[in-house]
Amino acid sequence: MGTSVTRVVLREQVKELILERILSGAYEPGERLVETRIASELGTSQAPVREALRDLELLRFVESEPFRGARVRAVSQEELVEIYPVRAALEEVAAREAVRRLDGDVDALEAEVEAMHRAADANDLHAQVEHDVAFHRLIVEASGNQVLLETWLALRIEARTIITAVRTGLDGHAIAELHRPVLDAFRRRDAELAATTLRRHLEHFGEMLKGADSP
Amino acid sequence: MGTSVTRVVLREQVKELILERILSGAYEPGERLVETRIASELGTSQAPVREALRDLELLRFVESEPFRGARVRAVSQEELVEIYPVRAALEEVAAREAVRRLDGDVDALEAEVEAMHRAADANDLHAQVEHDVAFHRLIVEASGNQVLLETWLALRIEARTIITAVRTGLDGHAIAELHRPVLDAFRRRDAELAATTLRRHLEHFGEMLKGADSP
DNA sequence: CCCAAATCGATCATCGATAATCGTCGTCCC
DNA sequence: GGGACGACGATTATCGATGATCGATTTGGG
Repeated sequence: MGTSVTRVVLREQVKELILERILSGAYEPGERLVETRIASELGTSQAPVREALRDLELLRFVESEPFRGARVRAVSQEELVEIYPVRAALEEVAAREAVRRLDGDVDALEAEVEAMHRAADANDLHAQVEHDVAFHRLIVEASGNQVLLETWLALRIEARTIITAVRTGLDGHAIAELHRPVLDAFRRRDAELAATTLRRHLEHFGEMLKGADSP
Repeated sequence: MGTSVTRVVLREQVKELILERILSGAYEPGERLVETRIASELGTSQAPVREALRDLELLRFVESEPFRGARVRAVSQEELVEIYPVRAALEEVAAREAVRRLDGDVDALEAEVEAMHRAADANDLHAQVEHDVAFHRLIVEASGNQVLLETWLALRIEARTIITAVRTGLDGHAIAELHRPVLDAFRRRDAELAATTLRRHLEHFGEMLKGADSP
């Protein structure tokens, strides 16, 4: 078998591995994921693989039918676009509440914007996306609404933002600067302005993605 | 009774059974759900029970830790309240789009409101909630945004609305009538009015729940 | 030659058993 | 008396094997 650094739960290791392969494209959209084949390849039994696939199905990364197995779910252009109105609605609500709770304390937010710039300098797309997502996540977390956070997390933003970034082909510094008006609104403790600005920020990305080339 | 048809996959039957017991209170919040015990009780092996519990965990009805098993997740008052801003945001977006797509065709929506009244006459709380949820679901479906629909469904409204209805102790006819302004806005094809009315409708419920007695 | 039923191989769903892990409780040493 | 340690029971995580179901292929009849 492969690397035998036995972490805690085998299922989790398998899940991470499969997810990594899906996101990297090693497993292509539509490709079948045969439980027994993956199991023997990893040197485990069918059970952990099966559980990992089930998790990934509920996370919307694979889809499966009874007795017909699992396959990699294709993420359509349409779906990427459809996320933005949902994000916009959720984050608008989050922002309004977060402004009150943060009360002008924007250090963490500012740090993410600066980290975005550094990542752009280094041409590190992965880091760029990571800090972009972190910026938005900070706001949703600061809302203090646990359900809101869980709902937002369920959108799996981090996994899809990379695709978006690639498809729109925007400059890293430009993306980072787009966060500045949101930051300013938070600093000025203007809840309505922050909510509106953030919503527009997201709708803006949605529009750009809509205009981008379909794969 | 919903479980009249013998479904094909055992896991699904087990899942439905456990869910029913959780919602009915047969399994109390915090109670441990021992895989082997449930399995022997149902006459199956551990595997289907295990998979059912895993599904329910990702649906937020149970929580579990590695090697420590699963237990029924407690739904706090706070969480019930927190749902409403999220619903309000999602359904506001949905309504705006749904008005355009429905283009004044409100027959289905009207049917649900009438069904709510009939259920209220019959004192059938279950049916009441079912049609209430159906009304809102029709709107979200009509938005045409698949991601929005999935996000909304992930909130498991149907399961929690029953609790809300009980805790607020509102009259069935009153609840049904609260849907009328939304219906009218859809009939008049006024997207902004529909969106705003629906958001207020939901915020109104959230407020009432906040004022209700904690369990 | 074409269509439908029977068959086959591949794969999933489930099973029963085993290994791994946790919390508990008694014991020992101080 | 108290705290650390280790064996024990309970339960989960994983395994290997078996039954069930699907899609494709073959076979037989028209």
